[in-house]
Amino acid sequence: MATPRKGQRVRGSRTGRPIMVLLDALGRRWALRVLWELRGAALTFRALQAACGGVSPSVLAARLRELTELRLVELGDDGYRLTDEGRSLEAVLRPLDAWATRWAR
Amino acid sequence: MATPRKGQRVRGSRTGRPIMVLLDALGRRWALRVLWELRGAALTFRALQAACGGVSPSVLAARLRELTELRLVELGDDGYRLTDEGRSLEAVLRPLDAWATRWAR
DNA sequence: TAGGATGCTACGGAAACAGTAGCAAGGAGA
DNA sequence: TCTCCTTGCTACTGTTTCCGTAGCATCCTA
Repeated sequence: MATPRKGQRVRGSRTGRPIMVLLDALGRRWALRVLWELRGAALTFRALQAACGGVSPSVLAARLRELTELRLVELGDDGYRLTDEGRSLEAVLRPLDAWATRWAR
Repeated sequence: MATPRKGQRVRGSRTGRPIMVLLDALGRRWALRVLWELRGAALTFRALQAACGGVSPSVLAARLRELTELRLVELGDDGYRLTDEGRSLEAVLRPLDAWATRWAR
């Protein structure tokens, strides 16, 4: 499947509104989880795979390709890490953890 | 596929940590979008389907079943709407819109 | 009682995902 | 140089999920 792009049509929206592009990208399997696992230090492909409970490398590679194209993730010397934009998104998503904990009660 | 449940193992996690359950649930197709479209008034099944760009009814029904079981969504007299818990989650997700707008520049 | 809207299921084909195997490149050590 | 290990990642097969259309059962209204 094609990578969702800013300003382009995505599933369920012909407008290309940024929020729709984002919801499409984050709604793919392992996308949220990858961002979540990269919230700390950089992780190699294999470390990231392990952190995600052994997700298959084909899917992980696909997600990383998409997230990289969206400039949320990049591959550095010590593995994959969030870009500055990725970090700012992660900051928005961070309250999910606390929310989920309250929710579980 | 089985509905993710609090305190139960989900894809990629044997711990059942709430955040993992949440990431699994939100990472399914149309899940985030449904929550997003229900941020305002209640919507009937068909209205929700239209709001989501014509998503197929089988998938929509599946997502609604899951979100209902997670007590994030409920079916009232005037259609589907967020529960109180669903609203509190939506409040956490709301900054995504502003983030996406900045991101698009 | 005929129409319309409702929620939702059935079904067949297409796409995404899972799981395993393994390749090519690079670095370290002998 | 020759192993040996780790790296990122692709190939392949089988399963699951999703899409798209059709249509059913129920309720409400005219």
